[in-house]
Amino acid sequence: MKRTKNEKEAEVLEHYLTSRHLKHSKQRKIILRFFLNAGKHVSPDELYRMVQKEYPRIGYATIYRTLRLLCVSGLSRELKFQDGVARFEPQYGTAHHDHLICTKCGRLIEVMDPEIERLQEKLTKAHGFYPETHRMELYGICRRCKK
Amino acid sequence: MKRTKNEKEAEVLEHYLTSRHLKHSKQRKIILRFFLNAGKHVSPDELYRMVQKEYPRIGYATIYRTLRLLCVSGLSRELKFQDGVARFEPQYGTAHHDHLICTKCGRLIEVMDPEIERLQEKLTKAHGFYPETHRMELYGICRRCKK
DNA sequence: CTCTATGCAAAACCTTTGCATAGAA
DNA sequence: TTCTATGCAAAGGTTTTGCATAGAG
Repeated sequence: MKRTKNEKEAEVLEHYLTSRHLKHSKQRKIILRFFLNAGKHVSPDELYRMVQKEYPRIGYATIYRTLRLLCVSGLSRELKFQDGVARFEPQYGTAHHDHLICTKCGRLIEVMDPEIERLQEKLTKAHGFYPETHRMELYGICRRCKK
Repeated sequence: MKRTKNEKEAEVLEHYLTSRHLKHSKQRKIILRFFLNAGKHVSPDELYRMVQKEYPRIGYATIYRTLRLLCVSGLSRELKFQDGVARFEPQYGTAHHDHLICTKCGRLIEVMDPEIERLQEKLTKAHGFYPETHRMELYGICRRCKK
């Protein structure tokens, strides 16, 4: 259930703030809510516009600062695709995945292949690295655009 | 042999310029030379500084314009890692590869795993996409930094 | 009360663009 | 000559920062 899920994320944020003696401001709760309801991978600017409509007093700086906060508290991760624009997506309770992107229409599909994951780890270790994360983007033309 | 290799790339550029009725300027040759000798993945700024030392009259704009030219003529490809800085690497005569990056020291290793490549293509097709390119970055801690 | 967070505007980046002039073709 | 390329500076777009004030603890 959606509501419950967002509450869980609100809790994570609360806990993070409390543990660091940071403040539970209204803005942070508002921005978290918009961020979670925005769906996938918003840019700071997109998020700013959405929030603006209801809360015109909230500025860019707070959006940026809060997105960073969400990243360090584990609720968001930052993506950078080839267009260079920073995008953020919720990641709490979300399984790891990569992205398949249509170069014509921009359509974005989340993908995950355990076999690829396994080989990535193996390859990393083969070079003496301790694996941390990875990102993989597959670019192509989607079914609709191919026609 | 290095010299021969650079000559081959110079030829590619010449050919591209000629075919589009573009001009074979001194700056383009100079920047190509520095670009090829720079080693892997330079940022526009790094390239600018290198060129500056010998040719102080060459400006940022020309660096940027030439890097774009090198990309469209197939001599360079643009990379964007998590730090968001654009980097360019020579790609003529270079086999496709991905990157393994140390999150502590920034060390960068080129990697390629045919089995991963095969699975990436398969995964793309499984979603009805016609595969074009992909990018994969593996992040971890390298042997030296682990100690 | 104390001290962090906010809002605003300015600054800091990185990259692109307009325009007059240099220089290939 | 004709036109593209260059150099410079200004403009664009995105993200960060300084500072006075608001507001949470």
